[in-house]
Amino acid sequence: MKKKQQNSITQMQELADLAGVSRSTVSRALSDSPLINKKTKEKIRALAKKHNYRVNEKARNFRLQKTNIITVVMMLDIKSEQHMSDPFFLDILGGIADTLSIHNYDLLLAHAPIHNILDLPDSRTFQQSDGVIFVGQGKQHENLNQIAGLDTPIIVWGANIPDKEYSLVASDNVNGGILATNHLIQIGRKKIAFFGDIEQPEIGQRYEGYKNALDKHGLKIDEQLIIDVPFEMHHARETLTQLIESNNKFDAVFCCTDVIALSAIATLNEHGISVPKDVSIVGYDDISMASYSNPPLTTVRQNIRWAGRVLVESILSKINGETIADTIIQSELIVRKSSVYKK
Amino acid sequence: MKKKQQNSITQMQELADLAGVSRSTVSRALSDSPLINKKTKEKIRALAKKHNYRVNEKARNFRLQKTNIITVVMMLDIKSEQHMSDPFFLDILGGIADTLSIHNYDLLLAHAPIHNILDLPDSRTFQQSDGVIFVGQGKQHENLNQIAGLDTPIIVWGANIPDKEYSLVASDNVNGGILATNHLIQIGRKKIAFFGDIEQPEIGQRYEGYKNALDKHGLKIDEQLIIDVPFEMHHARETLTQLIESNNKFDAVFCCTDVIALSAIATLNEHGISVPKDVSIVGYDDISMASYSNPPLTTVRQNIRWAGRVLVESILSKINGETIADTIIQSELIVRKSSVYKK
DNA sequence: CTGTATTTTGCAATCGATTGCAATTGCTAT
DNA sequence: ATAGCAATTGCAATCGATTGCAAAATACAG
Repeated sequence: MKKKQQNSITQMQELADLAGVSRSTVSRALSDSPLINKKTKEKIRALAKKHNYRVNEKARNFRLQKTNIITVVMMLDIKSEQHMSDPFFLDILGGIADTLSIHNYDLLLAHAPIHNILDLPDSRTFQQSDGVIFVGQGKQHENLNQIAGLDTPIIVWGANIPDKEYSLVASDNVNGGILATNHLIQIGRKKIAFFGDIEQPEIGQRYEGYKNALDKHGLKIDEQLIIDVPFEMHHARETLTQLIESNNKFDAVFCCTDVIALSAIATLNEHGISVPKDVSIVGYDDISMASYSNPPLTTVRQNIRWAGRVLVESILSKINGETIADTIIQSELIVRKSSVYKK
Repeated sequence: MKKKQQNSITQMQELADLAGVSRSTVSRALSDSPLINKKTKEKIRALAKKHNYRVNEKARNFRLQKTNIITVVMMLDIKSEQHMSDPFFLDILGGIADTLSIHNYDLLLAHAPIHNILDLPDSRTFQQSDGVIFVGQGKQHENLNQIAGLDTPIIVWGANIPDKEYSLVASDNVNGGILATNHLIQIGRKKIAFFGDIEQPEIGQRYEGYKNALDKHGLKIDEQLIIDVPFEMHHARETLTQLIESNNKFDAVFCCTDVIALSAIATLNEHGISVPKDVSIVGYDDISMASYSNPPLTTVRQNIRWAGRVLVESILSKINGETIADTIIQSELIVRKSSVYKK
């Protein structure tokens, strides 16, 4: 059934024989070693192409003890068994993938034991890759500290936690929280709710920013308006519905992700509450959907492409034995006006 | 700087020496071979754990010529240099990842040369994995046919194209198109536009369904309303704006993805055109955002989790040398009513 | 206790490349 | 022609596991 490939050579030795040189020479020629004479190199290259020879990557990986694979572990532990369905994940993944491919690395998407990442070092996933990028810390800061001591280099995208022992590319979540909250205060809001799971370090820091901003403007924090919302739309809907029905007054919500914010807008609309007339919403992430909601979403944007680049370049440096410094990625507020109805 | 791991053993031989057995026995014990006595096995296992020994996966992969990695290539070639930012990708990726992890496989996310997948066989990406899942065919049906002849097994999620030589898990896109279009006709729409790049086989088949449905109801196709829209929100906005300004009348749009549909809804709203009063919209994919738009989006849902499962199980069968049949995944129409404004 | 069958274990070849070092070839200058 | 040096190429060890087959250990029957 399967067409057999013509003319295919599988062993470097065969190619060496054909070229009338040794295996070493072939190996060097194909890896473009400066030791090999240009003509020899070309001859070997041509022959390789002609006979459809490709080095066996598994042998190569074994010999070099290196795979050119970086594992990306998505850590935001979603409470339900649902998936990482937040488009923000794709954005950051894309940023990482881009830079990886420039450096000729592949991206292994880890999935399995995020409940306890201490299992990771035992997994094939971990062993097969030259380094691991953790996206978010979830609630496993301590475990990350442990893993940081092992042989496989890691780097983490997340919040800056005091006694961390791993390298970090951090978003300035506190500042992001301040930006978002200040905006709401500036447009005259007083009773600003916070939606998000503050146990997640990143979200916790956005919450810090929120508190700072309220403080500075002499607004006090209403515990009733600090609401734990998992990263999923239907949770946001349910939570918000409860809030509305509870009769706790609020005139704005700072949502820790755009997905939650979009869900909030829809839910408010369903309840006949006008956004932004009655309630203002600010999100976080600036996913591409954000500008298409009704009204378009004001949000905090992290420079995710740059983050991806820094994450990759940092982990590669680590792999090369260099010591690296933490990086902080700036955030900015993206203000969107409600769309103008021409009707 | 880096903490050295205590008690760590790196070679199987060392562990064998400690256990007073041979390398073979250790190897067999760790891979749970029935040849090894239970007590011996336990002793070796305990020792391995105690000394923190893990088999070197690179050596293992080399020896077995197998990596337990499946590559997933996202094919919908987006015209801009933007990313796969459609949440639908994440959904299908999630489905695939789930099933892979059950079977103890890892997922390599391919990225690089989707412009011409004929380069893939030369890439590390291809070599490092035991099989490849292509998500969508893009416009590379012929190239897929070629690659199907090579040693690395592949499977494709996409449209059923007559002379294909690769294994396929197909969504019944034609039927999906019919479902969507019938719905619009049934609610009284006559001038139904189609948004999507019909050169993409999957989209082309949805378009077939659209034409069939119109035909059957005696509606004729208006070429002016068949509009090529790339998979990105801002393209959809621009395209739709042009359509509106062109004064071509239409009272419904069948959008080939939800992302386009959501963008369409927003754009229509901006122009003071009421959805669904003036124009009805139907999308495709049922991304989680779909039920949160205003109004909530009626759409066609493909059973993506099942698709992921079938894709994985098929490729694994192929890897094991079994011959496999194509599978068709059913679609269903999800009708959502506009939300009721209580105001 | 011996012979045979059955479990367990070990020997040694093998997977396919890379690379330090030694050997060879090719040049240049004397 | 030859020493001296640089540019090329080849030899052979090595990376760390798996596995077919043979050998040893154990169990069992007579």
